[in-house]
Amino acid sequence: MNDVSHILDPLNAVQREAVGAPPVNQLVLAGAGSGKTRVLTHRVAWLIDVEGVSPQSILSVTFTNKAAGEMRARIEQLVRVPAQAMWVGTFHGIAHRMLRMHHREAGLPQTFQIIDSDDQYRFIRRVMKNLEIDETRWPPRQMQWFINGNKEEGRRPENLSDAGDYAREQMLRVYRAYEEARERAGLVDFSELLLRAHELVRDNAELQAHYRKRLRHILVDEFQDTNSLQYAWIRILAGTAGKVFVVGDDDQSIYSWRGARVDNIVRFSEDFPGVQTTRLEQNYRSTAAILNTANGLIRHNTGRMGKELWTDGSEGEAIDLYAAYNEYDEAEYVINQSRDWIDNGGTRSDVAILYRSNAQSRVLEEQLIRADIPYRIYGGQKFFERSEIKDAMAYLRLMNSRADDPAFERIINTPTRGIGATTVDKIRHHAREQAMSMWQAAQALAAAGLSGRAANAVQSFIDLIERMHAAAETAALPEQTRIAIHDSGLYAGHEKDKSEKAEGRLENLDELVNATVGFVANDEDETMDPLTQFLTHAALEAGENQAGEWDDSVQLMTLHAAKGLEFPLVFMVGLEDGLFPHQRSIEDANGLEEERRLCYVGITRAMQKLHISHAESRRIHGTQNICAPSRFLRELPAAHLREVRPSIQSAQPVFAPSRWDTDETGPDGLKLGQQVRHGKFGEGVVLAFEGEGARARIHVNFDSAGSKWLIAGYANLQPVA
DNA sequence: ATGATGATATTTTTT
DNA sequence: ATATCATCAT
Repeated sequence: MNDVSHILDPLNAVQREAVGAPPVNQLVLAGAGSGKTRVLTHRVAWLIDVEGVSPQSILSVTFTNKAAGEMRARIEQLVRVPAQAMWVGTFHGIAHRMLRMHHREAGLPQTFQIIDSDDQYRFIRRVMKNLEIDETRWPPRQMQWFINGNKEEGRRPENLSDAGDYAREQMLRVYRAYEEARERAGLVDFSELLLRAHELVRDNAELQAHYRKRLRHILVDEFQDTNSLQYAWIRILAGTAGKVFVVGDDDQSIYSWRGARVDNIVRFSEDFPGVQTTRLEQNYRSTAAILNTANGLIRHNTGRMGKELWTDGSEGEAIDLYAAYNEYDEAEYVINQSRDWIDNGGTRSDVAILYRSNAQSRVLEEQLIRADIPYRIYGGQKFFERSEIKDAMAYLRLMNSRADDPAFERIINTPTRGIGATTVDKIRHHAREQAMSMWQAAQALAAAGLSGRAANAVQSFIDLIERMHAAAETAALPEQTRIAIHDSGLYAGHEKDKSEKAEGRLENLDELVNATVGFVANDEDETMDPLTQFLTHAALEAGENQAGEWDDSVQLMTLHAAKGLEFPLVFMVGLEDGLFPHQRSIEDANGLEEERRLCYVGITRAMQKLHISHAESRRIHGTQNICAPSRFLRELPAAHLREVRPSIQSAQPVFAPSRWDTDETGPDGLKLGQQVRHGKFGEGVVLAFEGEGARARIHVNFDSAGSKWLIAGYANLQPVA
């Protein structure tokens, strides 16, 4: 008998039950902080070390590269045999791998490239231009949504009909034309990776048999986030003999808006035979006060699988609920509390500020800068998504494949070289008419069909790319990249620009060369040359949001971005109806429940202490709003809440009518909550009055100057409409 | 080709 | 308030 103590000892009874089960289909409902990753990794270790399963027979899928990386690292640490042969990766990564290996069977050119959503968006716009479809009537975003939505439901254009609906007919036209052009250019978008991989194992009996025989064990993380296509793919791969182990939490399903199907959890038990279900409810992250608050909130959702988080740890501090006057007051509160935490020996990186929408970060940032507290925003643009990087990559792509139309169109006039929209239009039309690539069309038109000036410009662009290709052909990747950046004139173009932004762009371009130096291509990979490997890496793993800068700083992020993370001290701000739950989700019940789950996710990020705040007044899209406290606040069990009043004066409890509802009138006929302008301090909001007559004072919170008490007689406040 | 002007929208985001 | 984007004038 193998020694299994290293696998089972660190687990509780329920976790053990899941990890040590015989090979059956399993559904693990894992609450927040219940050790879900641990169960997943230990299960893999169990299969390999105890059940004697070959690492080759295991497929473990996640959604993000980060999660996949962590999973592999933890498994390899645990397991006693080499496990490199095991397939661990994202859905897209694994799908890509299969398509490379079987590009012939999948009907793809060996050199196919991956385009990201931004490339796809541009591509769709281009296709619409060709079809002469009015962008203002048919937003390309909607077209993109339509196309990806259908792909992720497994539907090709031929599976769809317009049903006599004009709008649908237009969308279908675009879908068809897009597919045709994409196919011709040898490109694959993100949904296409999944759809192709699905069709590959669905329609190719030989490969289906091969993978069913090989992949005996499939494990899926964050199962509540799978879409229909991912579900179908797993099902085909598993067949009847494969064993599937899925881990998820229906209460943390917050991505239905991008195609995730929570009900896949329910379907799983119906579609797979003999599913053993386990509930992980013991939480190792948060205090009892925090967990009970979360439990109390999520109980208001219907149709749950049902879970209650518990801990054998201590009750902990109550949740502080702060009613701020406005967003500035709210930020001030957050900063004061954070300071206390840090002054009492905590570190800044213990602290997270979570908000519903990105726009809310601005005020917080301003105040953090003013308070001299370093912070870091989680999320934002990634390295390989920056436009200058995408330009450089487009040069590499075009050098690599002349048929890459999106790359061609991106850089034909970047940097500007006298090829205007008219010329590009002509090329695009010619390409369409002759069913050729834009590159071929450009060659044809440069020879005949363009005015002298345009023809010259196009011809020199063609010569440039050919020259670059020749120079780079035998070079190593870093040199190829250097050529793409410098010989193209990209670098020089930004150098001419003396702005601060351009400086950052140059740095990024230099960094791109560095990235290629640091990029270790897999020599043994026969399916891709190093350049293709790098391009794929860039598309599939767009890299870190922010370079380095992991020093000790307060963490700011949206609630969505916070999923999967934990922090000793958490602030959840902006709990106001219309903001959170967001206005657009309030009308429909499903939307509201998803917002509630999002709130649940936020609460369960906190380990030791949670602060929740809402503002009574907030500027949204430029206009001042009076905000009602979030309905979620009323759903939090009062037993663990402590209402914190603003120190200055009488705030009213959350559940009482807003204090702006009074019609108390102060000096000069000003009202509470009114927007006023001051000669020196600018605009602000009236917070309070004090005293009468000549000594009357008015408390105003100015947008930029902060809050001040002014003497009514001298202030000369002007009401703002 | 570039810059000014005005219209428009403005939740969440990975691959 | 702010950013993005199309359009138009230079």
